[in-house]
Amino acid sequence: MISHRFQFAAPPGFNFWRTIYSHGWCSLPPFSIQKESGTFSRIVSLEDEVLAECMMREEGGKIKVLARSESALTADQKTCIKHPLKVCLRLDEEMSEFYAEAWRLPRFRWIPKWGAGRMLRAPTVFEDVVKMICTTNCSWSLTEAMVQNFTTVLGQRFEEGKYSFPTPEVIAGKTDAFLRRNIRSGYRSPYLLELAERVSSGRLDVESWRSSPVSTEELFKTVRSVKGMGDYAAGNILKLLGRYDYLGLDSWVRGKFYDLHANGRKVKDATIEKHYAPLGKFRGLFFWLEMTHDWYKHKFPF
DNA sequence: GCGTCCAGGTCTACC
DNA sequence: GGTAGACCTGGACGC
Repeated sequence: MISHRFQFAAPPGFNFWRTIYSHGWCSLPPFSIQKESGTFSRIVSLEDEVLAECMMREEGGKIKVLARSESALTADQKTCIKHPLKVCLRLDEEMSEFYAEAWRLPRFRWIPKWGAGRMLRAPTVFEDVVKMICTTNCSWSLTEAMVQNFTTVLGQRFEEGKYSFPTPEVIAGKTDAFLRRNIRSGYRSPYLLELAERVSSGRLDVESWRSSPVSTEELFKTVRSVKGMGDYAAGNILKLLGRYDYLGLDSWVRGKFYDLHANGRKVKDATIEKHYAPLGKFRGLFFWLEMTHDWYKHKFPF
C-alpha cells in the first residue's frame, strides 16, 4: 500500500465529529469510524477503478487525511480525491444564514455554538438515494445489513472487509431476484433496480439535484417521483441536497416529538408540521437537530 | 428450534 | 383526497 498525506482547511466554526455524527450515515459503509485512533474513513472511488481509503481527523482547524491506495496516485488523482471528501463533510456549504437564524432563537443558540447543522452525505446523490430507500420500512439493523451487502457483494474490493459503494451500472446489471437473495432488499429490489437503470442509462440525472435551480417544492416532487421515495425519504434526501423545508417524518422522530412536545402523547403529523412552520425554510434542519440534541452531549467518537 | 406476530414506509387499488 | 391492504425482513415472543 502506498500512503499519501494531505490536508485542507475547515470553515470557521466547523465541528468535525458533530458533522460525522449528524445522522446514521457514518455507520454505513463505505464510511467507518475508528474509535481507537479517532479517525473517520471513507473508501473513495477514483477514475480507472482506482480505490483509496481516506482516513480523516481534525487538528488545529484542518482536516488531515491519510490516503492509502494499492499503487501511487497520479497528480490528477491526488487533486480529485479531495473533492468527494469535501462534499461528504459539506465543507463548502454556506451556513451563515442558518446560524444567524439560530442565534435569533434562544432555544437554538446551541447549534452555532456547537458547530452543528452540517449533515454528512455520500459523494454521490445516487448513493444517498439508494441508502435512503434502504432505511424505509425496516429496522436500522436491516438498513445496515442491506448497505453492507451492497458494498461487499457489488462494490469493488479494497482489502479484506473494505469495499467501495457500487456504481449504478453494476446494480443495473443485476436482477430483481439477485438483489432479493444477495442484498436482502426484499420488495425494495425493483425500486432500487429501476433507479439504477434510469441513472445508468442517463434518463435520470440525480447528481444534478445538488445544484438544481428549481424551487424546493418542485425538487421535492421530482425526488418523490422515484419509486420507493415517499414523503419521509424525499424529505430527508432534500436535507442532504441542502434544502430544509421538509421534515421527513418517520416513526423514530415522531416518537421523539411526542416525548419532547406532547408529554408522550401521540399527535397528528399536521400538528408537528404546524409546530415547525414558523421556522421557515430551515424548519427541517431545526427539527432534526432538536430531535437529536441529546446525541451532541456524548464524548466523540462514541 | 420452530411458528407466529409485529414494526417499519411506500405503492396501488378502491371508494 | 383519504384509506386499506400488500409488500419483505428480522427481531421478539411463546411454546
